[in-house]
Amino acid sequence: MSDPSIESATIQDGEDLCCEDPHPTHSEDVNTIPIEMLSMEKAQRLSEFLGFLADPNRLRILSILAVKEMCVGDLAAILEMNESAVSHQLRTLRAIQLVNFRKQGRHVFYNLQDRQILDFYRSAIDQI
Amino acid sequence: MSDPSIESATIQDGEDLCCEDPHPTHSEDVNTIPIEMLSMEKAQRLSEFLGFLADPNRLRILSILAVKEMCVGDLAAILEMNESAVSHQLRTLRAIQLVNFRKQGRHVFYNLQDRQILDFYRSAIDQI
DNA sequence: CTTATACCTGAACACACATTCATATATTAA
DNA sequence: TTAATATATGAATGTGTGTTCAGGTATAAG
Repeated sequence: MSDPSIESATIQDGEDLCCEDPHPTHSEDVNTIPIEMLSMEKAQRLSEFLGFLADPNRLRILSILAVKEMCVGDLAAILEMNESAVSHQLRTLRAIQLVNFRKQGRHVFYNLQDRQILDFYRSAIDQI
Repeated sequence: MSDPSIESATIQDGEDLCCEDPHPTHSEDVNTIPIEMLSMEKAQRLSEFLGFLADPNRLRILSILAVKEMCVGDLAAILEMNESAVSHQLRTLRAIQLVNFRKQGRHVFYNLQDRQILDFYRSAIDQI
């Protein structure tokens, strides 16, 4: 009966919660929509994803690639970073499948992987 | 003429870009929508915001508060963290105005600041 | 072949950050 | 007042991460 994957926010405790339910929530509409509590595993995956995005230079790279594909050297020039730093960041973005690339001669052109990441990028922008 | 705030992705360079425009982009619809390149300042603010979210325990806290307000001790019990750690995280969430709190006796009840953060939290969830 | 260009990679360093521990503040009960 | 509970805070510690630096691979040109 001790399910380790606490998935629901209706806490199936027995835990020593001091404050069961009696508190008068000055309930905004926020409380009207039931939402699952994140399992540790999901929380970890999501935080990893957000963490990959949470870097000014990676975000600037994405903002450029959202407009057009570009090669490493040009990205470096625009961002005023050295190519090694850009390459490292692109490696990260590649690892989580946020960007694609194609080789053309000595150049490697990067572009956004898909539409979904663009949408999320936008909803993130809206937050500031 | 050397505007330091490169805000538009139509790079007004003169920079030594090797690859101006001639590259045949295997242009998906991604390229059809013009998007601004992030200024360094905006990129920093956004990455800061995302960074604050990019922690498994903070995300789990938010997922709980998305359902109902809760006091520190109960959060700690549910998350299986000590109260000090929870308090530190709540401090962070308070600092960026993601959560509100109200005091009631010895307890401090936390809740989500507003609807907007809930919406963003959801769009983040959708990414995984 | 040799040289140059474009990019990648591993190691090292510095910095940021989450947790723990000890302690402090505030509220309630006795 | 004194003791107990609930939360907050500061310092210390350990871990993760971005950048730099030095070198490595691949392609193209001479």
